[in-house]
Amino acid sequence: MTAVDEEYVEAVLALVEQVPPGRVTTYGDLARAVGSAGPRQVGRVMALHGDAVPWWRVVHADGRPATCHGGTAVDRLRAEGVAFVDGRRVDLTAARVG
DNA sequence: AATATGACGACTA
DNA sequence: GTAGTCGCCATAT
Repeated sequence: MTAVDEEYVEAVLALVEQVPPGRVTTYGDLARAVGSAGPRQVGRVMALHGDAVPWWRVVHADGRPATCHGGTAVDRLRAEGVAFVDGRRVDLTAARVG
């Protein structure tokens, strides 16, 4: 299982799709949820198949949204009512799925 | 086979 | 709070 298996991809995408609006999850959280590889591979899955899921609800462990799409993620998150800290970091304390 | 890179995370200065 | 570094695993060259 060196390459990104469909099974792994489906597992990650399924979890992301289960994240409701106004909530977020982290790469590391997803990586532990699937119990395989590492947070980087989760990011790889997003880069490859993230176009099929609300990728903007997947943020870093620090609460910062994905660095891609030039900051489009922040706008989407704010529009969904995600709690922000300092106006640019997601309040994981409240928005993180648990 | 070796090196560099990445939609990451954690640690240290 | 910011910057630098290392560790992690898979991919590209």
